[in-house]
Amino acid sequence: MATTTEAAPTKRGGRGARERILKATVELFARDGIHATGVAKVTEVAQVSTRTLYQHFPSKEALVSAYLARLESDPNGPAEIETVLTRADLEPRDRLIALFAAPAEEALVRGCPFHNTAVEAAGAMPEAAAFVERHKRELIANLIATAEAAGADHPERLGRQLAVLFEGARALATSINDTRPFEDARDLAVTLINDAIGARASG
Amino acid sequence: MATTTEAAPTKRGGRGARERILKATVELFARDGIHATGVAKVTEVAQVSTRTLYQHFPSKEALVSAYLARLESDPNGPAEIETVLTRADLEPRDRLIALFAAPAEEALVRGCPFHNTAVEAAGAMPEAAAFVERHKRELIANLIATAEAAGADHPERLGRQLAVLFEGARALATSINDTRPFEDARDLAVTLINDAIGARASG
DNA sequence: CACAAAGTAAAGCGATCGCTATACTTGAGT
DNA sequence: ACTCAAGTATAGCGATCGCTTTACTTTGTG
Repeated sequence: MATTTEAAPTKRGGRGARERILKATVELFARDGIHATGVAKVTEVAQVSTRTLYQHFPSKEALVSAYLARLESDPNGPAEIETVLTRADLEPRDRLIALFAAPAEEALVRGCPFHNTAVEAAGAMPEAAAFVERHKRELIANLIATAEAAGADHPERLGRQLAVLFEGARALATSINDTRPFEDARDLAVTLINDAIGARASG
Repeated sequence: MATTTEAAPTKRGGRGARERILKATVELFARDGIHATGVAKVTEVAQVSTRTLYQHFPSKEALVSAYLARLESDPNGPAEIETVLTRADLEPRDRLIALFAAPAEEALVRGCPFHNTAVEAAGAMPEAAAFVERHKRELIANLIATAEAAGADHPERLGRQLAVLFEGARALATSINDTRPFEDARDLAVTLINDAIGARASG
């Protein structure tokens, strides 16, 4: 045709645009941060046009919310470790302890993506902040429930303390770029869990 | 004169520009985040011209490093709580426990500014990341030293565990927008400290 | 009183930000 | 086959980013 075109070698990604966009956000937002990642970078990695991105997500803020939801539901994503609490093949006690397994070096780099989002959101992006708050409160609730299932003496207290330890391990490991805090947290967690369960068994 | 000028009503801040700039960074970077704060906002709050800012600090990244140094040396800034470890009027044991006093609501909002900077720095700004790493390692060392001064049984272990607890309390409190994690962390810290000191007294 | 240091105002650099608009192409389902 | 949603490419919007530049003014001190 006369309408040019030796063009059209690219073709981009094809149909599943939404999925590729979400995959790209998980890769980029978690690794580089939200403010540091422009939407152009997202479209580039997702092999998607700008228009398509904005047809699926009305704004970057909406994209951030979708990113958080994906993080939560993706069992292979950066938040994967938290899913051990739901593994039926482990005893409740072992689930609690498995949470403190030191992550691989590269997964360590950026700590908890939910907390990081809350930090980056600061005042702006209240929806994201609310999402993170709900997620963390559910994590605490899951820890308490698992502590109870493990037969702990004071499950609420144990669950809350384990939550603090877990958050602390991730945060400190990130700041000092060292997995050591996970070992320290796990050692203390094991002691707390044994004491709580042992106290009941012997009481 | 023909050179206009009914101007010059403003005059800005006057001499101590560097000081005002640093004060502004502490206020803005800590509250809103680094990426979210443009240099124009800093100059506005500091009542300083753009030129002056860049005469004192060659780049925004240099400004971030100076901000971290100021945080560390300012006993009234957002990192103030960590200075309790150096208070000579308190017993070592009480210094360790005072660390876990719940902060005021408004100070809670954004967690630890050092950790936040590490998160925002991500890959970029390696100088800032190194600064944070050093700061946190010194915090751990101070905790260990204070634990030793308190007569703890295994001061290294106690110091490391308290560091994890402290980081966890700040991080989790920020994410769920609630000071409760500080209470949980303090309760556990008190137990750990009493056990470590009691073990020695009775052993 | 002169002078250097420290400051000011304001225009503008190129780049990137989040986002929109116009126009065209593809591909799966009926 | 036809249709139409889903996709493409690309130019550009106004705003802001970090940063530079030019030209001028204040202020403390020798």
